Amino acid sequence: MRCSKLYAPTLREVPAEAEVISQKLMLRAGFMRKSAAGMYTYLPLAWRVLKKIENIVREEMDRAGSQELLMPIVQPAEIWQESGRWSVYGAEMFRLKDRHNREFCLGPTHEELVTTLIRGDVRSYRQLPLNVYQIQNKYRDERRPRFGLMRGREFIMKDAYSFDRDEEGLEASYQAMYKAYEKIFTRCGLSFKPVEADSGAIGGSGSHEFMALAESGEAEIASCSACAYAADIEKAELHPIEAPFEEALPVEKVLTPDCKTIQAVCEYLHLPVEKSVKAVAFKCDKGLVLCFVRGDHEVNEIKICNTVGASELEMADEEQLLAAGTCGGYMGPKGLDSEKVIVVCDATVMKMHNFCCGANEAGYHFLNVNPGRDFAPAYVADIRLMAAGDPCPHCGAPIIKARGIEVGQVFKLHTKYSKALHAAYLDEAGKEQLMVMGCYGIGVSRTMAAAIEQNNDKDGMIWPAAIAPYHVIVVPVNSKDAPSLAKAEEIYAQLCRAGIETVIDDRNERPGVKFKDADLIGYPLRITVGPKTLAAGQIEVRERKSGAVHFVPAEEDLAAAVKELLKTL
RNA sequence: CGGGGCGUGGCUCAGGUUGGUAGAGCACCUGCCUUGGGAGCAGGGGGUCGCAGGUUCAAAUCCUGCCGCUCCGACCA
Repeated sequence: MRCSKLYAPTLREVPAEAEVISQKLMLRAGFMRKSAAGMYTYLPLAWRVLKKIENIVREEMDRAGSQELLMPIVQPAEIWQESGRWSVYGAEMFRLKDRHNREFCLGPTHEELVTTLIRGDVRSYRQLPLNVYQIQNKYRDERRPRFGLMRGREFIMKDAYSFDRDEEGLEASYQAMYKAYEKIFTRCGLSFKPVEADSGAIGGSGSHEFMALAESGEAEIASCSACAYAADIEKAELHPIEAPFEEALPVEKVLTPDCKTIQAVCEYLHLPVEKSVKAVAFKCDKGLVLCFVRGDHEVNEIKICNTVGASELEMADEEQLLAAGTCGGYMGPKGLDSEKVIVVCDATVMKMHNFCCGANEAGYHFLNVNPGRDFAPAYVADIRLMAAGDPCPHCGAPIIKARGIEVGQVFKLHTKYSKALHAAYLDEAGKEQLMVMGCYGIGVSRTMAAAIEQNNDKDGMIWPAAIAPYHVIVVPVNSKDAPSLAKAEEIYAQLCRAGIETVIDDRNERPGVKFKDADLIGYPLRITVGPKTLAAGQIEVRERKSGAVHFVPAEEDLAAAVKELLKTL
């Protein structure tokens, strides 16, 4: 490819909207352009990268026994109604109607479609296990699209679905996918970590996320400083903390004017914050939920959803709190009407003695409240968010927090969808059994963004050779120097013949411009051809990542030398 | 969804309070010059100032509504 013809308009200035480095660089380097919030056109360079990632994904998926197919993006409402997710999925689903006023959606995921597909074609245990995948655009009308490709409303996803006879089969399918994912992200040159995850809206139980480690990541990872434990912070389990035994004292109601935060209350009453219990109120489809955790702890909304069986939580407003017999700033578990409010206590709260909490009356708190004696919550569960330094649930060593970009997730769905959509087969005994399912996603476009987040410097992108848009750029330094130009053309032709993906910067630009663009786009190798090195009978090969410069004698096989170098990148 | 900000040539942004013929830098085109890290000079093309109303002799500027983009928040009890 000739740079004079390449559709990759580079920008000197960063568009004002760009937030994270991958987004800035992709816009500046002419990789993509935005068409609407969270929707982008992939220009030729980006598309080459995406196809390379896709091909790595294909190779490893095929190798793991999955078969590629392609389902429609537009899906009929009926199958979503059948699974019950038409109403559950909410505003995140792009919905549309056809000319007959029939309802459809743009696929945010494909469990319904694939399950109805398979239930129509698979009848016998002999046809199982079966594993299929596709790579296509997915649509999610995100509450807040941001960070370029990291959270778009349209994105490229590889989604795979496994169908097994039983749990044992699912386990094997799951492990095969897990291993394939490790290979895929390793080959893409990512620094990543598989972590235990919550299975969220997709449903089922048993899940891992593959996190590309990056400070710009939206996900928080809890990993153990001693053992191999690692989990998404939303999933990280916590054991209740034992408090030293105290004799229960009589409850005291105290005046605490203008103490609407737990810090203010504890300062006012001269109490350590560990002797207090704070509340967070949510509304959801199950009703008003009041959650109580120790004053210095934070609540984990995902765990609360799972505990009460809610699909989504929203902060409750003051009006609802008043209607439930309490008020903002002064909520406490004692004296609440279980008819009006669902009380959820963190397990640690149940171990506390003589604690302080709101009295459900403006301006008052209780002292010496004790679980059991003074209140009985509807649910007791681990609902707190793990913090750095908390004990590892496996070995007790302190937890370390890090950030990551979720580039892949594997789920055990069990029979969630096969049950809802009646996907069954006949076993050897002729008895009907539900298929046991798994699903496995990779954010292909997000993987590209993650690769950039992990591989860049002040000058631009630095592509790992495996997913680089091109491997080599040949730069004639002086466009007016005929011998340099001729030599550059010769090298370009030679490398192309050898099957090395090469571009030549044949633009009549000054060297600085060419070097800046080459660095920005991040070709792993740059071959600079100028009068100086030419006179010395040498070819200059520069590594983008390290800046290391190699001089290859002109008489040597340059293509072979380049191939050797690429293996190391 | 709630709150803030922004919308002026392809990009980054001035101008707006104080209404009076549309600006700069970059990019682009032509020519000269230059060629080992985003040069210089000269000339040139390109904008219904997001859309729709309103006020006014006159609106990019003031008012109303809408649309779009963007940031923050949704862990406050």
